[in-house]
Amino acid sequence: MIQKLLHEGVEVETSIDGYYAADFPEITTEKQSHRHHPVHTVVVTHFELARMIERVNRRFASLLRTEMTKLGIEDVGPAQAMVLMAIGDVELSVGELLDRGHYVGSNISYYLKQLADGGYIDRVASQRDKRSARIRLTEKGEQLCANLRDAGGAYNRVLARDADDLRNLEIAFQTLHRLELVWGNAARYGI
Amino acid sequence: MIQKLLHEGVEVETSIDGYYAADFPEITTEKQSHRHHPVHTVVVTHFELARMIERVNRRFASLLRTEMTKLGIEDVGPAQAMVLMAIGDVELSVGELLDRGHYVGSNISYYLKQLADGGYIDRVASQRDKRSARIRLTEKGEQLCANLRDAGGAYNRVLARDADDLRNLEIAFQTLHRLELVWGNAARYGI
DNA sequence: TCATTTTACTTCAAATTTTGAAGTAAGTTG
DNA sequence: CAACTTACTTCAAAATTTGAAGTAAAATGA
Repeated sequence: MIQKLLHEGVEVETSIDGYYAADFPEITTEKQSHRHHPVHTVVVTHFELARMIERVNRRFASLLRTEMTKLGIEDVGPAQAMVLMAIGDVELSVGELLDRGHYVGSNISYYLKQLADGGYIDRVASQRDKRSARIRLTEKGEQLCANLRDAGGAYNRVLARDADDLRNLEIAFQTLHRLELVWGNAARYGI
Repeated sequence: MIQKLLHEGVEVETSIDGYYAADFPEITTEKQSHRHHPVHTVVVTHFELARMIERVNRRFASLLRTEMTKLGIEDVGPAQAMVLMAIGDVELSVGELLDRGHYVGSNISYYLKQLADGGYIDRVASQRDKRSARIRLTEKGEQLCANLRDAGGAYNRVLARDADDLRNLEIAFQTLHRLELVWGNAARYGI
């Protein structure tokens, strides 16, 4: 097992006890670092990360779904809600929205249609360039986002308990951003 | 903008220059930390993370798709390949596989059928419990995984250039695992 | 200036992925 | 051994994603 991981993975000395990337014993949410400092060799390949990301993404989607059900939202799903969150509080074009989420054009078009039908967004043709649609949340759209953010507050409090947590979240975010760039460039120009 | 982020987010002092969670200027893959040390206030909400995770997941899926196309794999898609990677080199039951990826039963059943039809896995009824299917990669399945891992080697080398990178990947991995647990428990027991 | 190309997006149909309800067969329990 | 639970499968419907083709406006260039 370790043998296999070492094949393409890279080693790092770390201070987390008994925690290997490849299998997931039931670890509690309790802090594990900064208590003992035995040094272990742990390996994270980009595939391990990709699998983790897939799992976490699935988890979040279903969480979002249940939260939306609680809110009584029936006309749009979690994917559409993510688009709303991507729009945020600014007015932007479809193209800008594509960049924000690496969506495919036809996909976003489809979602925007549903969101417009549901009254969550306004769509106006730009003055400058009439090809370009300007998108913005309606009152209803902003309300949904606000409700979801409120519901999310509890998670933020659990996930970010102290400075260490915050730093780790920050590092995770940056590292994911790097993955995004590397994988994205690779897809376009080939590694 | 910052105002909004502060709403539900939590602050942290960090040493990354000019990098805010909410918008994505074209940052290069070059290192940014450990050069200058101006202190900024950056915020990562769990929604920002969720959106990032969604984007990265999308990127990886399309990368995997192109890699599989290069390999001439036509009978299964990236989702099925992820299942293969989840199985890895051990023999396990469908239930264990569900845990590994937070899949839904009927979904995995569907994938396993395709993978079995394609000759990527073997499925044998357990001796002990004939309800339980034991799953394992075939030669062909292992070959595909090995090819994908080989193709992935280049990414590992780009992503893990030095000890700092490795540490950050490790932290990202652990942090995602924590998200997984928190979001998963919340879904089951409500925060 | 006006044909040509490019950009910005939409539409539609098909493929893929995911869900959920309903099954089946094998174990377990009272 | 009847009733229940577990471990999975099947199927149909829904949601999501892709890709090819279309439209209209803007930019380009001869």
